[in-house]
Amino acid sequence: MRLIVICGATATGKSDLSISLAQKIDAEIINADSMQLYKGMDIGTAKISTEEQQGIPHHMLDLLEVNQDANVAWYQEKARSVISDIHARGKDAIIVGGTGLYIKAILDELNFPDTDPVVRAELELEFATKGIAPLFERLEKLDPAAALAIDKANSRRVIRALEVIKITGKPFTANLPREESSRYPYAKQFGLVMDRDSLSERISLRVDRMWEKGFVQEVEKLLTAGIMQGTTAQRALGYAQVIAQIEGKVTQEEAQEETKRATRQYARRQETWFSRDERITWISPVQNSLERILESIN
RNA sequence: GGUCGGGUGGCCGAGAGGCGAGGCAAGGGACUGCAAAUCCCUCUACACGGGUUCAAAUCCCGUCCCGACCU
Repeated sequence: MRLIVICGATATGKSDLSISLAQKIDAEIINADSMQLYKGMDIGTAKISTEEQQGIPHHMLDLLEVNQDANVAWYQEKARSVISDIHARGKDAIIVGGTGLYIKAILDELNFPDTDPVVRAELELEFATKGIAPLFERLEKLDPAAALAIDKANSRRVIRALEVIKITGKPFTANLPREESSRYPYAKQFGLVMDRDSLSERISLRVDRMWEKGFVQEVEKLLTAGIMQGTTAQRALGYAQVIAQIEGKVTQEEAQEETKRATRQYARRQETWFSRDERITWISPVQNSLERILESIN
């Protein structure tokens, strides 16, 4: 049974390609996009519609309410069990998405130390009242290697490192595997690349289409569904901007421009992330990408 | 034509004789429980020409451009 990954920056055409491939080899698709996990977030995440799915089974889509929060550890476990199921059915699995950490969490032996809401809350309170300095100093004492690797200003990562140390009683760095170890050595990863200008154009077009398709109405529904009670979903690209538009803080034009800009920046971050993984075979979507993938998996 | 106020890096914007404000954009990078998140780095500018001064984006003179008002 095969495991194929299609990754790359947003708007490079991953979904379309994955459908063609799935049809060709009779595979099932697993979403690896952190925001498409949420129900009701369809237009703004460019989620594939039921018709577009063409009958290909899709997994890891629409699993969470907008007032809940996703996290990697949960995703990792769930996605891996989906892979087992698909393989047990004798079919190939295709992972498709742009959330680098999520894909890595499936493929590699990443073991996420547990989280503790009480410990977390204490650390966050300390950060809110005293700032990052005392927290970072403690990290320097308890785990110099981690302090070296994590930037002082990155409070989120400093807090998590301290949380792990507190819970496990071991340094944060000790919890990280030292070498890349693949859980699915047979997995084949493909990355879609596109030059910046073309990508920028596609993003611009896509964002304009979102508003035409009723992005604002979608967000209005999500506001009712409690998107503001969650922490993650409301920060998704475009959603934050539409919320600002609904609140009258920005005009529609500003919201669209801001969404385009933020999406371009996101695409850059995705490229940076994926470029580190040497296992990825890069292909350009303008060329016969489907043939190229079929060639290398057969 | 006259008076006044301005001309600062791709954009916005402070500084008003002497250590390269800052923000945004752009580019590069980091990344193990919020990851479409969080964070780091880079990008030596003062309209032009003279002058004063040890030192000028900052002062003086002239030129050009922009704006407001006056005729």
